[in-house]
Amino acid sequence: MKDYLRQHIISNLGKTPDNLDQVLAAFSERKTKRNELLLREGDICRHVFFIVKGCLQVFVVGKNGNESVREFFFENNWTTDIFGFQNQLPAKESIKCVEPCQLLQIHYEQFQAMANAFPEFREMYKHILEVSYNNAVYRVNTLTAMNALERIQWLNENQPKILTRLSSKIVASYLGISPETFTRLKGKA
Amino acid sequence: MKDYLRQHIISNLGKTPDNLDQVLAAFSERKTKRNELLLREGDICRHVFFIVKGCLQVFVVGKNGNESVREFFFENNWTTDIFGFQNQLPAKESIKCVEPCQLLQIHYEQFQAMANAFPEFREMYKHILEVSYNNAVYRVNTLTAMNALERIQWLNENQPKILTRLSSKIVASYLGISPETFTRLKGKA
DNA sequence: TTGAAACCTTGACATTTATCAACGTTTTTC
DNA sequence: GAAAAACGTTGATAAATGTCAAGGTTTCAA
Repeated sequence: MKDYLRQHIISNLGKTPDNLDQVLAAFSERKTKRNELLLREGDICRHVFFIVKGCLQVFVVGKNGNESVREFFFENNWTTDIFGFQNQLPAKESIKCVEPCQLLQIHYEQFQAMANAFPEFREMYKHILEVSYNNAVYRVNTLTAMNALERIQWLNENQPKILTRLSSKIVASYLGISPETFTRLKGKA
Repeated sequence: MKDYLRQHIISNLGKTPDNLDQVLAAFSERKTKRNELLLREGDICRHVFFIVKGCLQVFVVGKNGNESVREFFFENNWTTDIFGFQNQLPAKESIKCVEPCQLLQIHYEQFQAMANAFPEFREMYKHILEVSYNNAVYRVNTLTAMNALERIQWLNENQPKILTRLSSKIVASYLGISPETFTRLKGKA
């Protein structure tokens, strides 16, 4: 499993870093079932997850009990509650497995140790942060500037994997619309 | 003007960094008029701005020509098109002055030079990134999980400055609703 | 200072989207 | 493999929100 992470790090940095084996050793393997919860809102996030296989969703639960998905993460991506993790404060979101997953996880202390020890690790983290932020920016702009149909079209053009791989119900939640509206509009997209 | 930035850096890091004067010297002062455009979507963002006095908005222009505000920034905050700036790629958003502003700006080359030279500068940038990302996360979650009235209430509790300091029109755009709906609902909030 | 422009509010109405219920289909679980 | 649960779709209807127009107010710029 760690070979996937090895390749990811090399391609992220554009080179093979020194101490790569030492970094890989800080991660442990974890296999999950579908719908398994990795982090519950209010708990303190102790890990960063790297997805070898599967899909995660980061979400909040609204007043009516509905889940609102903020983001999906697929293979070769990182997921955590970044702010809560870095400051070891209660999470404002939950994380769960949309599919059965193969993950590599690194604990808070190990993560900070790696960041302190290796400039390349910090560099990679910075890059991940920038990409994550950029994705969140797109999310805000599609949600404020587009109606339901336009959001579906945007997804179709920019993240088609989400439409083909995931259930309609969960995609509707991601788009901030009801499942019925999604059914009705996706024919027109 | 640079005293504001000096204080900001000290409080952000929790200590006075070495080479602070050298960092401050990399910034130049800039005064702007209301509505002055600092970055146009599609252009390459060459600067990071620190706000000494005033308010900036980051926004996109929708199909109908309406501006949709993604975020406001006030005194003692940083603003730039982070992803476009770091990769020197065309911006996906525009930045303009909501009020007349006093800014300190640092150019791309200078910024990278500071980041390469000073660990504390990198540390501060990381911190800014994490806070910015966290804010974007809140934005996504309020937009997907709340209706118009709930968003106004959320703003009232979490960012009251936005409601009191800025025009209704622009706040409505930030909330992703029409000015008329905002007028009608804010009485009930 | 003054005319022009932008803004805020309100009403009437149109459009979009949500909700509820029903039912056939698919998926999960034991 | 069979029962139960979750899902996807459709229709009817309700609720939320947008659009257009008008008029009073505030702000801006010459």
